[in-house]
Amino acid sequence: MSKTMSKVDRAAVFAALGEPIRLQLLDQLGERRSISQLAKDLPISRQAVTQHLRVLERSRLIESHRSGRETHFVARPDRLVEAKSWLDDVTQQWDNTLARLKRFAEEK
Amino acid sequence: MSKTMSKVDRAAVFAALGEPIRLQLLDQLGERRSISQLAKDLPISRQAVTQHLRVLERSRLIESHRSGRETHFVARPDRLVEAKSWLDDVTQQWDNTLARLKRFAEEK
DNA sequence: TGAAAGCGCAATAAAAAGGTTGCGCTTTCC
DNA sequence: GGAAAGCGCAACCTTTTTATTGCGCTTTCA
Repeated sequence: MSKTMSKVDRAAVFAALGEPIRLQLLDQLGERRSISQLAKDLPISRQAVTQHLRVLERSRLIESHRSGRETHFVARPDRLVEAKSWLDDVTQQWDNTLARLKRFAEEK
Repeated sequence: MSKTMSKVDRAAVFAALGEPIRLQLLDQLGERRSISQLAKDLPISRQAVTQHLRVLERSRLIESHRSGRETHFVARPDRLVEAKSWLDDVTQQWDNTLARLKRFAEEK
């Protein structure tokens, strides 16, 4: 069963995932990293990276912690699990519909 | 193991999912429906619906078939499975990193 | 203490996304 | 044949998103 995440919430999560650069960021956020550290591998400015990180943070896919002059980010697996949960629901629903249509056709 | 879907492809799929209206459309596309049929339940114009459907089709989450004067759309479960597959990969990767860090800490 | 590293904030600018309206074409059906 | 249903195309406008640049603040460290 899926969590009670509103359709708007879910859309926000998927929208956050809808950018190659952000996917690349998530790939690296298994372990905590600073902004400049992340920006080094990317073809855009540090400030652009910051904005992408903010998008991910707004949708709560990552979280940040300041320590000294550095801000570290790390992934929040629980939100990805929620997104997966919804995908499961929809595919399940499609399967059910398909099965129902099939049964109906066979009853003829 | 995940399919060999490029990062850009994956981003396109998630971006397509990143809109409440498109999620709502997907909810109804277990069975094939026409554009006007879909538009009836939504607060936007038929043409706006058409554009959303095109986005979903470009990312290959749905497919269309013309029959007479109507165009019918239906979901493509396989693409959602691919998307889920990637989410699994990333969460798995995060778990691995976490486990590795944990082991490292315990070895001290 | 003073330079450099690491950021945040704000103002733009450019591009993409979302939505509307108008028009015309084909298909359906009486 | 003629009206209505179902769409597609294209122009246009508005809002959001992405990225840049400039500046200044705090933290680190030699």
